[in-house]
Amino acid sequence: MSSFSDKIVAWYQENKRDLPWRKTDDPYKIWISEIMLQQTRVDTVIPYYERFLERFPTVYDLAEADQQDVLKSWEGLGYYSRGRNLHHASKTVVDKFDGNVPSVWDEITSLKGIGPYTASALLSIAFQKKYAVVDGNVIRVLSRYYGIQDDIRKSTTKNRIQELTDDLIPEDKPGDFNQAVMELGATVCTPQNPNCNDCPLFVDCIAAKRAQTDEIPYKSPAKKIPHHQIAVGLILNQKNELLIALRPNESMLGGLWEFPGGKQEEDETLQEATARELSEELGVEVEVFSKFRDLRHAYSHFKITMHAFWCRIKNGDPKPKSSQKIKWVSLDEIDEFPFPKANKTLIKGLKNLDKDDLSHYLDN
DNA sequence: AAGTCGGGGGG
DNA sequence: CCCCCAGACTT
Repeated sequence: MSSFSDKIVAWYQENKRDLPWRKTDDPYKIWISEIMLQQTRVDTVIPYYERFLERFPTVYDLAEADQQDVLKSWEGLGYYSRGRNLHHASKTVVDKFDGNVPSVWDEITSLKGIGPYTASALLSIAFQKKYAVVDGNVIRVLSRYYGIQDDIRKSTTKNRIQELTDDLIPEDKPGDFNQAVMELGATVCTPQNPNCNDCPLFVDCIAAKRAQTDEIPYKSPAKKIPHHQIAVGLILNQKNELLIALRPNESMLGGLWEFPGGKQEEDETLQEATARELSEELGVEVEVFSKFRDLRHAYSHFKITMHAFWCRIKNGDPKPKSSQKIKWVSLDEIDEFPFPKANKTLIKGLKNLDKDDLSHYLDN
């Protein structure tokens, strides 16, 4: 008679990992953890979580911070709209909710960046309310347990799983139940080679019984993603400073800095693409005189090869487009600014050049 | 319902 | 190389 919920909660209380956000009752801290954990593994999040809370210990500290400081703390974690939205939502909490994370559905889901998953997680874990979460772990555990072979890429399948967990979640300790299902999915009911021998649900699991854990959950094949060639310009001034540009907030990687450049179009060389992009973005005519480095990078929905060229301004004074900002920075101060990964890789390479190398390019 | 939005770790 | 990850938002 022992239910799904009794078994998995008992298992959780014996086997749960010792994670930083499990040491606190502060809704603000739990909130930070849930935003960081979106599409991101626990081990990746932990150091970011610790540093973020050291820098922004309360919602007031976050609300008063500059966006650049928030994004610098988010640098490398990815999905930067999470950081921008979190910062925005912290101001809403201070201005509209007197500094308290709201504890009712309509209010908490009105905050930027809090969707159905995060709302359920916060309401159950921080406020002991009965809202069942559905994330990738829950979908995997329940689809295997019930032998559901529907395509988990479809929203109807997620809705079906939501109805099932809505039905399973107990009145008592709903937060532990939610964390238990996710913990099982993360540590036992893993995507590949699940450890069914250690699973408290083994005897009732349909996928395990039928040896179908390789087929369930089923996910339809992913589409091919494009591969773009990106040309960027490295421009030095007389003071050995590099020109960097701020990406607009609404764009991909918004609020982060980059070396100016863009996508290579058909029927143009990479050098031509570099000159065209710098002309369009900065209004300058440049000479593209040597390649610094190529690097490959994968984003969520496309891949790039980034080609970085040393450039020299032949004509004009760099001026950003209206929505943008530019800045000249030395390699010593460049780390004060948030950059996406591909640019960080370039910066690391530039720092490995000694000053003679750098001035060689300057004098050229 | 489909597309956009990062980066890292593991097989 | 591929896949997946404590998803949200826009259209």
